[in-house]
Amino acid sequence: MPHLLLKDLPRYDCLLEAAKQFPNLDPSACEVFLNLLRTGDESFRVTDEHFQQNGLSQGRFTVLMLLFDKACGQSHRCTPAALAERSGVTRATMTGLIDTLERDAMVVRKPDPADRRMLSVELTPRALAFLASILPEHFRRINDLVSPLSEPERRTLVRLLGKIAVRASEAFPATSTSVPA
Amino acid sequence: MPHLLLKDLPRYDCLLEAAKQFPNLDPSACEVFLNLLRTGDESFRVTDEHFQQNGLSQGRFTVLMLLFDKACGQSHRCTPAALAERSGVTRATMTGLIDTLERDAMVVRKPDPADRRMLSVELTPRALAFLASILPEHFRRINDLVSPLSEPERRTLVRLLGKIAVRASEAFPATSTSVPA
DNA sequence: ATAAAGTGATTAGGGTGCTAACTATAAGCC
DNA sequence: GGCTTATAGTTAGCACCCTAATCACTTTAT
Repeated sequence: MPHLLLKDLPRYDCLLEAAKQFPNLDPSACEVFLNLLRTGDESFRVTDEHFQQNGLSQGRFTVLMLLFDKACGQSHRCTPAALAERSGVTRATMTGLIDTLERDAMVVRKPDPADRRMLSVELTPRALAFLASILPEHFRRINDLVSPLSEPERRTLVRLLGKIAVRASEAFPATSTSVPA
Repeated sequence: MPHLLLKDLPRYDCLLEAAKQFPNLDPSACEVFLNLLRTGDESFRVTDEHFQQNGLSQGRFTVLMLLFDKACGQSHRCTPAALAERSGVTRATMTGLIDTLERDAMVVRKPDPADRRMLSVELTPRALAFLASILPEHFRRINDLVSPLSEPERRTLVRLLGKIAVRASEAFPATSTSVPA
């Protein structure tokens, strides 16, 4: 996420004013865009702050949750490449995340007996206990954050966000590492 | 912004499943939260990609826009500290942003005659021409991103996002640099 | 069998943001 | 005046994530 935004968003009448200079500027679209980035960033901060208090980052938390999900029944092979793919980071970044998690005794790397290029990554008991200790507060924060919205409002919000997310991935596909020659 | 999220969000039935283990987990709240972070991140990517193509970052763009706004009539004193405050970054970070913008001949630092601790930062003509060249495409991308939403839907989305943003800043106030004790 | 191409993981180096410590200047108080 | 405190800007060092290049191993083709 941006980590840098306008702290106080431009008011709508300022956008109307600015639109006079730029024929392309659609005030309502800009308003949506700026509110989306700001609220996304604020929401991110709410949980990230909690992570930092516990020596975690968003990236390491995501990895732990993916492994935890697997530990709870699913039997994905948890290789660094698969974790990177599912987290949306590069394999190089995943190496670094696993490095620090392993240093903190949260995960272990195990060689694959069949293919010696591959590793599998597994949670330690310490990680399970750690997750059990922080998840209640994590969920409490999320509930608190979303609490002003009724159930119908939540459904509406998810639907509208979904429309934008679909548009983003269709009109502006992520430049993935799979390059065309 | 996070820059790292679940690429494919957990489906709702998975959240229902997980809720059995964690009494604190509210599936609809989590769904809102995850969609908000993902859509915020995707939206950020849409414009950031364009910035990168033009050698810009979100941070430097924000600074340019704040100075541009000032150049267009408002007469804020544009000191580094004021820019940092309005952008939501630290003064140290602002020093770095202004460094690179000055290196690229986009801004100049001018000493304040009255108080020799202070500087004021001003756009160069080059920056004005540069902004005029990239802003049309910037606004076009925003319009395209938000295009799936009707005007009433946009108002609804802004209203719902606002509720969450208000809650975030009230229940989880940003730990600013102004420390107690 | 061996060379070539493909795949998994890592390392090297860069950009951006942060906190904490530092320098220089200004303002308040004895 | 001279000492303390506050403020503006910078510097130093860290964490995170990225791209590009590298190493190790497997698979495919000759």
